[in-house]
Amino acid sequence: MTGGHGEPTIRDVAERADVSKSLVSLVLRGSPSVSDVKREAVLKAIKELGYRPNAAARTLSERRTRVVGIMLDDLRNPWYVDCLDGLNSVLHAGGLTMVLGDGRLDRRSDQRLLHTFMDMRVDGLVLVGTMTPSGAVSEATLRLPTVVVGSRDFKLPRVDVSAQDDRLGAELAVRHLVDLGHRRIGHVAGNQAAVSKIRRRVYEDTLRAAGLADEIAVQKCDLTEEGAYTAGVRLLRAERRPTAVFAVNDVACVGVLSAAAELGLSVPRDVSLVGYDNTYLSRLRYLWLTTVDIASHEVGHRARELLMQRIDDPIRSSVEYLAAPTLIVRGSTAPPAPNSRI
Amino acid sequence: MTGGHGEPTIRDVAERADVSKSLVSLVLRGSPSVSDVKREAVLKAIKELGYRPNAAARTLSERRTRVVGIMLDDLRNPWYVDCLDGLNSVLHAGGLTMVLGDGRLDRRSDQRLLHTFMDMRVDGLVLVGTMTPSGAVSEATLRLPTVVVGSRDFKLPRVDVSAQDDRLGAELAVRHLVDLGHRRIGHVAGNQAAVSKIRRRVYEDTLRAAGLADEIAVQKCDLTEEGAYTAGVRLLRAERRPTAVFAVNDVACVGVLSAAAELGLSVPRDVSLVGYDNTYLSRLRYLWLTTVDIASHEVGHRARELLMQRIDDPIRSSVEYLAAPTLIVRGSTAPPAPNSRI
DNA sequence: TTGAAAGCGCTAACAC
DNA sequence: GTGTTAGCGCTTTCAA
Repeated sequence: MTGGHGEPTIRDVAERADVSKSLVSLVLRGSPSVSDVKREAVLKAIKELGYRPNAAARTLSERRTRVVGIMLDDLRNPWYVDCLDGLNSVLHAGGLTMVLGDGRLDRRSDQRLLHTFMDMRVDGLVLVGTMTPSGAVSEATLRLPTVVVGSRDFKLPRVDVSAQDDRLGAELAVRHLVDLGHRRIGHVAGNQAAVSKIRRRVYEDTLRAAGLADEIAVQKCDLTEEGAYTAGVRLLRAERRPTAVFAVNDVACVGVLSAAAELGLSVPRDVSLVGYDNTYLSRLRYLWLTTVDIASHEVGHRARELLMQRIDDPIRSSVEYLAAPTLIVRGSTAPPAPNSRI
Repeated sequence: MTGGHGEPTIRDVAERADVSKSLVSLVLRGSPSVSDVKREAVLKAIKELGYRPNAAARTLSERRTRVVGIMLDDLRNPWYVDCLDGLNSVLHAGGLTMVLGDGRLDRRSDQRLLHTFMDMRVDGLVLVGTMTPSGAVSEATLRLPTVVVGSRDFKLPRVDVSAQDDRLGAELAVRHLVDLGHRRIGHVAGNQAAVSKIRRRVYEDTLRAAGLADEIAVQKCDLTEEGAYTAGVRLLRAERRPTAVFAVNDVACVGVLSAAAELGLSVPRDVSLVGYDNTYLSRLRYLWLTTVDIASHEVGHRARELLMQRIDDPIRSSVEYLAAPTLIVRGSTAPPAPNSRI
């Protein structure tokens, strides 16, 4: 050791192994042009010293961090976990590490998190979830290769999008109900986010296409279970009670499930329910909701590809990739009961 | 601009504002000893250039990052969200930012994540969840001020722990059932983690203390809903069927709920259920489980205090802080039905 | 109050 | 193959 104080540096390693700094650096990055003897010596010194390279120093000279920043919309809404999984596994292969931050664990902290990422000079940025493109966000996308996952609200010049096809998914859901023989099909809709709007529009279009324009019945909610419960009660208390409900997502679907229970309606006997996202909520066997799987893993995987490409070529034009969702039929849907047919 | 290439540096700012680098640096950290004129000039230049300080360079000379690394046990298990919330809000106040990583989004990647944090030279480390102290973990705790949140499996020399009191919580849960008049109270237990063991032991002790030693009935599970379902079925199919079940956590409790439903048992009429954690699962009105609230916010808050103290004084001896959990009575518990009393 | 200069720990030419 | 050297962008004495 030189100073004896603080963490060991590449210098200490070099001294101990009796080589030069650059030789150590070469070993560190696995250069082939190092003799085995020296390499061993260096490795030994590294181990003995418990040396760990200083990322800041490396970043400074290499001008890259090998870190990608992931900004999450809301940690409480776990639909994205599979997607991160798809992202992370392949990121590893590319030698990248991801660090996450929750954009609004504390409101307006998305700005702060974004600044942290920018200051860190992360190699890339992944925005996960339905976030509105605030000033801070667009500023960040201007400086960092960025891909958006899940949201459809972004139309930013150099920003790619990886998501799933809501049109297809919503149609799958509604058609499933129509095909089962339902006619009075209600919808619990979401907020202003593009995905909510698309799902709602497709719901309406699909009913129309099936000649059921008169049966369209929509209640909005705030995407919480509680809000969806209220919306569900309104829907199911109507004079012409729907025999089926398509909910904008799984959480909302559980809210509607509560509403049905509250009103003494049995699912799926009295009312069929379809959710969206195939979150683990819908997979709970106690709920066992028919839902739309959003191919999260593929979406995450694709996000990584888009990000790598954008890092390579920051100025290429935006790409939007939509994975194909699939219908998952579970226990919350069935044909309408004979007596409710008319 | 000097080079015209790459991001603007402090040098560019200095040039543009016609001052020296160090003056800019002073402004950056809000030093009072700068004339207003120059300060304005610098601020103006910063804004015009879109300058952002390079964290790597700053870290290198300041020898601190103002970042704390949070390693999550499992992103899928959302009990910690509130706790991060408690952590994050106060971290902000201290000028710290947190970055998260999931330890095992990919197995053995906890080592990788930890290395990333070490290489980043984060100011502190927070380990959230029931993770076993692997070699990589203890190595990391040796170098980084560390606090563990939620787990009770750590007895590492310089590592603090913030958690809740499982003894108290489990006793609250079991006593609640006893007080309701239940005698045959089963338990769906967890894995090898200390918290699981404690909860189980307290369950047994409490039954004994109530003179119900003969009624002790335990089934283990793997902490998934599916596993708990199986355990629940075994428990509820027993000759002397329990009239109440204490589950090791909310997820397990939902599994038992499924088991009850499967066996045609009504909750809480035929069987009462208590979970643990007060996750949003138990708060879903469709489930509405009686459970134990683990004071997550306080735990998170306290974790931050412990961390700050340890950063200040890295060699003080370990501190363990246990928050007091509380019982949340919801809809899954009731007195036993008269006919099942004996 | 401001500026000059010496690092922080590492990588990357470039010599040898 | 291996060592030398000049930065990377910032903070921080120390003078002025």
